[in-house]
Amino acid sequence: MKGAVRQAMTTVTMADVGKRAGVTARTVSNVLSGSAAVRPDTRERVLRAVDELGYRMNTSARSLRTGRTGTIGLAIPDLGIDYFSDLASRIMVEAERHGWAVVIEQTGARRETELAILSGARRQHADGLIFQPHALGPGDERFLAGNDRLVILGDRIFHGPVDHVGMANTEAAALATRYLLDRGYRRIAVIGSNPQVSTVSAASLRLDGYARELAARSIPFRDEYVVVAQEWHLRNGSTGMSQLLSLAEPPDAVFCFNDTLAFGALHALAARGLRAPDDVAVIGFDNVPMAEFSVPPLTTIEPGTAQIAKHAVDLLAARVEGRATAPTELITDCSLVVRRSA
Amino acid sequence: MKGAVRQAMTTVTMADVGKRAGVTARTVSNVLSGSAAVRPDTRERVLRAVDELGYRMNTSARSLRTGRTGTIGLAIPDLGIDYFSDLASRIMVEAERHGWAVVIEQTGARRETELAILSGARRQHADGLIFQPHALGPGDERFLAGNDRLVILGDRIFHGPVDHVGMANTEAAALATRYLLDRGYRRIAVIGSNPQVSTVSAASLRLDGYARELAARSIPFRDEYVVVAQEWHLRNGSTGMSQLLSLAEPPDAVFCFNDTLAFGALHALAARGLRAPDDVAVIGFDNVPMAEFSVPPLTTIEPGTAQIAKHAVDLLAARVEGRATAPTELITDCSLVVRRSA
DNA sequence: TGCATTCAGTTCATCGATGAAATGAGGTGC
DNA sequence: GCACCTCATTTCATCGATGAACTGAATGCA
Repeated sequence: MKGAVRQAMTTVTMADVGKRAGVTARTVSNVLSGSAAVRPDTRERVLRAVDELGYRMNTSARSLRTGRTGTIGLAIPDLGIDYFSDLASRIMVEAERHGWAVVIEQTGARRETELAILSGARRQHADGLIFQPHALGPGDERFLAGNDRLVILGDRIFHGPVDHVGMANTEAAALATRYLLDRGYRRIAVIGSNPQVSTVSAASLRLDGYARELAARSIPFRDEYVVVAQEWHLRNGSTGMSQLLSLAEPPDAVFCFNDTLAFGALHALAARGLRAPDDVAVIGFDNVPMAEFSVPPLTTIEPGTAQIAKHAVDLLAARVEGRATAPTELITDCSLVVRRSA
Repeated sequence: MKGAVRQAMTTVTMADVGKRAGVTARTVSNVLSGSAAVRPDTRERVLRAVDELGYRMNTSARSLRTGRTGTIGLAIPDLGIDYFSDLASRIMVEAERHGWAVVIEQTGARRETELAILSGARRQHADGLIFQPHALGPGDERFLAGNDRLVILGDRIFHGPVDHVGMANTEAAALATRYLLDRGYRRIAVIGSNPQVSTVSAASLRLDGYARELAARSIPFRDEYVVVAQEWHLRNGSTGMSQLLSLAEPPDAVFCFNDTLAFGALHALAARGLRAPDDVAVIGFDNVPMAEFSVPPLTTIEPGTAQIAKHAVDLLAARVEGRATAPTELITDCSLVVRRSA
């Protein structure tokens, strides 16, 4: 790096490096990629020239030739949701193990944006795509056309032949509900339902698990205990809880469909001088890092985020390298992490 | 999109599309880029062919030819810190307005990784780079060589000629400290100091502002009230607060150098049955979305994150498009957002 | 009518790195 | 001493889209 000379406007190419080192561009390529044998002294001359000229490889050229970009796309609804920033962070770490950089796209959970992603209109010609859809659903399979090298995350929206990494949403929701029932809570509400999305979405499946468990104990399903939240943001959790508290018969426990909603709910409780779990128990879903440090610490579902990230990237790698054959479906196990809020 | 035909293994090129539409590749290019006039019927034939063949442009080829990749890099310490995921999210939105996709790199605040980023070893040949360094400092200017089209965020670590977007760290810290002093607190501690990083780092500047304000009121600076935290994570905030509470004379207020530390601190307080601000006041820095919803809601410094994101991207755009001349430095104003924790 | 201009499209070279195949120097074996 | 092989390096074509320059036809205008 020392003695690095600034090449003004000119781009330095392998040919330039070669000229300086007394070899051809091809030999420079061999040195840098390590793909062929090079005499030690030649290697050293080349590396010195690289240094002196401040050479940087043109990845576009390499990609054009090799057909690999060294980049994968990651399309998620919103980096502002703890779960997704956590997931993205983990996926980036896994991707790096495969030598991939990650281009993140926020869909905002908008259908049109999700379609644009799939159509490739927005996609930087990447080696593959990891995609967590939200607004798409069954019946949209046709938009998969042309998307091999795709891993779907989260909702199993497509029945088509695609790799998929998901979680046991219904079972996990049932687990959370059962826990509350076992602790004696009987007026259990949920926050995060969303009738506008498909029946195989996380929102619907978690509601199913909740309903199933209530039914198993012959506890009536009360519509006023199901709070709709189009977005699973802090604010929705807060207003959702407020709404529940203003009911004639408020719930004694609330199952929030993600941790972010739960934090919002805890906030609304505290704002009224109420406490979890004494006044209202609160349980979340995702076990994001903050869950351990909220006030009170949040009882929540651990969905195996680390596993999901690893599986998704490995699956994509298998697909890209042609190792994969039939579409694979991986469902991580969820577990309950008991803390203080319920 | 209907009738999309899956081309098996072959890549579809503009030439293929052209053949089907009865024109040359160049005309296809004209249609898709809109760079030259094309007769309506020709345009339509081409678009139909694009659809039927499921054509997707090869961005590597385009980039090689045009010298633009349509991608910028964003290097930040850790997406797991609320401030950075918030910042990243905003930067991505701004970047999209300029037609850029964003490749995020997590440096983990490691010096070697930060150097690798600057050297371009890890960088995907991008149109530009927005870089928030943490471990680098004055004296590392030489590593800037070869990095035009770079915007430095946060710490003004380099004295070299680089675009920089920062915040008024010292003044903001003084503002927070002054607020606490005005409210009558006298035993004010801080969490987040880091002697290992440079004197122009956020950690050092915020400590300066704190010390300056104490001095202005002739209040002694007590070493035991300065808690070191290499990382500004939840856990560090929590252990930092625990450490302070176990002092013979615990502080009556704590200024945390970011909100994440503050949330950790609030957690540690609550775990001991103590409350903010009654037992110990807590003030943060960053005004992340969660600050409004924590228990209690966090009094904190608003650093103008939205401005920072916008400025950074605009500045980079100016640089890339050659509109920029002299290196620019932009410092956003910070303000205090008073909530309940202090 | 005649010359300039515009329009729609084409031709050709090129961006920079790499796969495939060729070259040439040196070494080995018989 | 000659065929044969290995190793290091070179030559050449190519990936797919686009800038620049060009062609031929249609249009405008004096």
